Amino acid sequence: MTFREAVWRLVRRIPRGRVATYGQLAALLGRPRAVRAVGGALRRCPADLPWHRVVNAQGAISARPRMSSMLTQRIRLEGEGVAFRRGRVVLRAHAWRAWRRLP
DNA sequence: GACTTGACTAGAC
DNA sequence: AGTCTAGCCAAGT
Repeated sequence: MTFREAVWRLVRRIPRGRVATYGQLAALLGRPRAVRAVGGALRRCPADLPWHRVVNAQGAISARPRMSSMLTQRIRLEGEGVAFRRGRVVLRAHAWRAWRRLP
């Protein structure tokens, strides 16, 4: 199991209407400093992954090569009821509280 | 094995 | 609040 695959597995568990940050995923995987690697894992991820539920530590959608992808992410999140405020997800309301669910 | 490359982050101004 | 920087790390070459 590569790190990348572990990231994908974890991303699949993020519930609808909630978001996780790159740093949070890295921490949950036991590699709190591998944040950039998490980004790398999402850069090439399966299409069926709920990749749109991952945002950066500020709640913003991280920059990427194609602007359309960023727009898609926002549309999908709003479609799940995730609220934005000044261009950012309201983390206080939608952060995935994984620590309450993991063993 | 030595670089390089990012969908990152926290800290310093 | 915006901008910069150094540190970090899995993967690909």
